[in-house]
Amino acid sequence: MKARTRFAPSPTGELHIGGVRTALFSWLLARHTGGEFFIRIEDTDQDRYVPGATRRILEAFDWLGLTLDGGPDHEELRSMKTNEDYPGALDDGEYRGVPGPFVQSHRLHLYKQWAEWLVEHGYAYRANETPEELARMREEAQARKQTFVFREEMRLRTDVRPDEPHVIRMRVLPREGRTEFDDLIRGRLSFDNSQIDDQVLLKADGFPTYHLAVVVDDHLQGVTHVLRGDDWLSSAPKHVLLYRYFGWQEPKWAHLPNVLGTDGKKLSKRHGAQSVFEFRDQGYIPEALINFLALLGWAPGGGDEQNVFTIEELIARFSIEGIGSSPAIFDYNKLDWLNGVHIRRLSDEDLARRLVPFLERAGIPIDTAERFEKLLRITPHIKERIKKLTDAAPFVDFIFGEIETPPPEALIGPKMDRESAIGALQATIKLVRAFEPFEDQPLEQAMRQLCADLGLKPTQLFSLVRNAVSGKSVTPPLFATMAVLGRGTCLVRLERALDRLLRAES
RNA sequence: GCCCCCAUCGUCUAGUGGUCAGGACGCAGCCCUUUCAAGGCUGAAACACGGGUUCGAGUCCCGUUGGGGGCACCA
Repeated sequence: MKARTRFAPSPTGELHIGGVRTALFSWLLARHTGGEFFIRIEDTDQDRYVPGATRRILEAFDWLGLTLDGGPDHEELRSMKTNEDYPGALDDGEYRGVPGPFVQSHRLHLYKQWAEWLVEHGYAYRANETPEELARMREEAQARKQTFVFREEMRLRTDVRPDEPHVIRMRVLPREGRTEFDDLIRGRLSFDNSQIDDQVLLKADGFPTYHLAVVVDDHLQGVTHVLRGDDWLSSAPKHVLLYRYFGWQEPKWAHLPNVLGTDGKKLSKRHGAQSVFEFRDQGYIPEALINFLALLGWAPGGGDEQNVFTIEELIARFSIEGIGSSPAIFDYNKLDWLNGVHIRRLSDEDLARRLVPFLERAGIPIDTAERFEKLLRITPHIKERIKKLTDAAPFVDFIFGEIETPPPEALIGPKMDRESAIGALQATIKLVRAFEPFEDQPLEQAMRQLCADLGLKPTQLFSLVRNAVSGKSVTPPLFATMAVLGRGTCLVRLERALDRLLRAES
């Protein structure tokens, strides 16, 4: 069955990592079944609306590589500053049959129309209690230790005219009994109707609440599977009831378990990165983030113990049956590991390109073809040494900039003295000055021979040279590094180190 | 308070009545090794508790405990 799914964020801020997981599962389902996936912007709360948030959400999807088949996916839309800029004219059916608009504030007439339909058919009624009055009623209910559930007979004014400000509330019917439905992840669910509120569907400002808007839109837009966070579970019966009132076919429901922070509480700021862009800026790559998020609540099952997946493999393997029902804790350790794994799978060229902005941010501009060439040459050697793109800078900074000549202590290796260090350095300089070809392997061979000649262990000679040439004790493999550095730079640094040693007190 | 959901190593999980309860991250040790990594091998580490059902329960049922979510003219 081809699934048509959607992700329906409200433009109130940055795309949260938990939201990305929900979107990913919906996206995977659509891709796995050869169906369609689109984004719908739920901007029905005028107070919480953040201009530009829609653009940021779209950018996040671009970065993640989650492609869209319908909804705002055009250049014009990506560049829109506010949802008011949304060009509804693009809704001409070119989105593979998913009808727009895809921004709810542009669909107000539809919600109004269907809310009125419910009133006409006895499934909803008008009310105009003020927020203050409702708050009072709530307090009273609480004083009696009861759950507050609004009912028609609780209205303070029953003569609400259509032309005065009012809301439209759904009538929960029947009053007794239970509302049941199936959830793909939880199985059969059952809620007591007496506990379901006569929810406001259309607000006094003419905007719908979420409950009306999702149902109307999901139906009109042909959504087959509603994947959403666990937190919607308790309002699901309201939506089920609405589908039944309208006589529309229910979509399949799938309420995903929450993603929790390390302390088992809902993921929030204090747990570290939260928005997609924070992860991106911290050096995570989308391949890893997607792999990690997929594994958070989903497993291939069937005895398959694979952990590392490409996006294509995920599409091929994904199924709703593989989604677990218990909440998952976000494990940054595993994310780091996966990020390293996926970095190692990148081609040198690709990795080098992705590294550029991070190096520039670290004060290492890669602004010439020559510098990029150097980066490209060292990239295979740092590939397996970094977990995040931000880890690269300390491995390459000495290649692109000046270094401080290390102090004698750093040059004289274990079980060596000043004299032997000086001798070793002089011999190395002599070798480096004339050696051909100045490349990784040959250089290593020659230097190993030098070790033997000098009666030094590789560790002793190499760490001395490493320090002299890079100014640090941890670097990518020494000879590849020297080759990239170039004979000239190596000589200058070796000589400065020698000079430093010669001047040191003995 | 009421309603709903959840429960296997520290974490992500496999398991669909009979398994030495498997894998992955992390952790420890060993190997490899010019540093740091990566890689390989080994190890420690779990069925929340109590009742049932059954010849036999991690697997089915009930309860307890614990955790999470919801109870808006917010999504």
